[in-house]
This record gives sequence, C-alpha cells and structure tokens, in this order.
Amino acid sequence: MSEPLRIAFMGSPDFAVPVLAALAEAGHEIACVYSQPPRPAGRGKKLRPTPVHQWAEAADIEVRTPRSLKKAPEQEAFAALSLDAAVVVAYGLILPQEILDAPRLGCMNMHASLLPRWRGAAPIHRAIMAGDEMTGVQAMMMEAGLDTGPVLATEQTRIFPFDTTGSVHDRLAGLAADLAVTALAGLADGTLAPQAQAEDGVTYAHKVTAEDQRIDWTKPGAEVDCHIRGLSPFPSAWFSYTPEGETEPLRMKALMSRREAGRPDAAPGDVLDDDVLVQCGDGTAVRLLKAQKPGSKAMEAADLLRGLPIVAGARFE
RNA sequence: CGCGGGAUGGAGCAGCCCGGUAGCUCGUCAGGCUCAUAACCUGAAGGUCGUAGGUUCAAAUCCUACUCCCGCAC
Repeated sequence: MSEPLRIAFMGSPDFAVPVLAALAEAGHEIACVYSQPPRPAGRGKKLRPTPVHQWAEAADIEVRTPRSLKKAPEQEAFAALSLDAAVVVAYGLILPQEILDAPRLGCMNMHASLLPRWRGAAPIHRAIMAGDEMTGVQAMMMEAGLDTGPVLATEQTRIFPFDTTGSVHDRLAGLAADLAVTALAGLADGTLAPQAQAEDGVTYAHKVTAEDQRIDWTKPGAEVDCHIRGLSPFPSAWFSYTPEGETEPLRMKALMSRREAGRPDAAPGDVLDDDVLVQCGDGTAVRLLKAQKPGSKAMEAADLLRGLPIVAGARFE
C-alpha cells in the first residue's frame, strides 16, 4: 500500500459511503468528514443525517455540516486541518477556490459519468434516461467550474438493457471505491497525471424534477423504457391508471420495463395483453416488469396483477 | 405534532361502514387426465386476521395506545 495521507472526505449520499469506507480501509487518516447538514426527511419530518454522516459518526470521525463554505471561518477551519488532500463525492456544496487550494495535493472528485458528458448533479439518471450504452466513474481534480477539472483515472462499465439507476449506482459505487484509492495513490506519488477533459461532447445532468417523472406514453418505446429504468428505483417514473369500475385514478409507479413489439392499430397508453404490455408512441411497446401501486411496496408484475386487475384494453394515462 | 394510505395462510387481495362458522386469485403438496405441458380436473396442508389493552354473550370488524411499511411533501 502507498503512503497513508491525511485527508478530508466530503460527501453526502449512499453513493459516497463505499468510497469513504475504502479510503479508511486503505489506511488513510480521515481527519474530518464534511457532509450536508441533517435535513427534515422521510415521513414525520424528522431531522435525518446523511448516510455519510451516519457512517462517519459510527466510525468515530469528526463530522462537520456547514451550510456553506463561502465564509472565512469555515475556510480557515478547513485549512487548519493541514490536509494532504480532500476527496469529494457527491457532496452537494460548491467548493470555493480557498477550499480547493487548501490541501497540499488539492481536491479530488469522484464523478459518476464519462466526462465531459453528464457534468452535474444526476449523471447516472441522465445517462440511463438518454439511453447511453457506456458509463463509468472518474477521478478528477477539482476546479472552480462544475465538473470541469482534469481527469486522473477512469473506470468504465456497460449499461445493459436490464440496468436501472439503482443497479448502475451500486456498480459504480463499488468501482468508485477502488478507483478512489488507486487514484489518490497515483496523485500522491506522481504516477498519475491529470488529463484535461475533451472540449467536445459536454452535456449537463440536470437534477431530476417532479415534472421529469411522469411517463409520456406518446414517446417512442425506447425512450419510455429508458425513462422508467433511469428513474428506478428513485425517484421513480409514474403514470395514471383508473381501474375498471373506479373513478379515482391511481398513481402507479413503474420500476422496471422491457421493450417489445407493439401493434399498429393501438394508441399510446393502450394495454395490449393481460401482462401489462403497453403501447408507446412509435408503434413499439414496453412491458412493465415491476411496478408499485399506492400504499404498497414495489411488486413484480405477476404479484401486482393478482390484486389489481389490468387486462388487455385497459388504458394508461 | 406536516398530509394521507396500509398491515388478513408462502405471494397479491376481499371482508371492516351495518360485530356472530376465514373468503378470492395464485403458489405449495398429493392424485387424476394427457404423447406432453407453466394447460385442465379433483383433493389436501397452511392463518394467534401487526402488537397490547378496552367495550361486548360474541371482535378481522367498534374504541384507545403502540410498532412497522407505503405514497405525497421535503
């Protein structure tokens, strides 16, 4: 193993936890963990620390949760850590130049896309929603711009037709954990040289909003399929369905799908058989393999259909 | 005290408002039919109806508290 470094870790969601754990496992001294402040979340509006926060607390590492790093006192406190490096993974705060400059080796970010494609907040979602066939994680040196820094190391993975944001997320988190350790070592001993990102092919992975979630059955089957898998399991795609004899529509979540052939005479949103095959806009269809109705957990289509009749001729909106 | 939905054999649900023998679809097991089958027929096993109290002659059903789950909001 390489020289142990004194580092800070900055991250918030689940995705960042394996990276933090791997760095600790590799023998680095985690001087401090920065994470988003606990926010009211979940039912009941309880304050909930981020997954990174919880992990660090359990490991008895100091956790700081500033709202911002733009003010001098926070920056001084950060500089006072006398760090070799900072590793940043989905932290959620802008790092001002003063912070970026403080660690001896700089700040290294782990990003879940093949830059310069999908700079920004939701790279995994956007890659799958766009139908990308390849993605990956990259270690890069942070600059003032949004995910614009030079890349140290890359690990790629394919996106399969059966992948969801959840499955790719977990795969990339594992890759990121390993890559962070080797990239940090390479950065420290100078064997890895940062390479500037390509100037072409820049796209931005905008945060997924509530309006992004509703399924538009008039879109081509490929898009609907990618939309469903790209938003699964979180925040999830949904559509509206009013069962026979009911007046209130149900808000149904679609969590897994597969593309299939449609029927030339069917309209988008029509259910074509008794196993939730749904017509899309370009004459192809999408079969729902996993879905969720209000009040219930996500279910395989077969389980769902036992309690909720959806037969050929039904219609999704 | 953010709003709402839910917990019933292995799975998904109905029954609850108007208390009184536990029901449906599927799965499992056994047998039958069939060249054969995830098909069909017959039969069987499997449930302290989330937990704890209360009301009642009697509670899945009414009342109270609690636990866990789901959606919205965030």
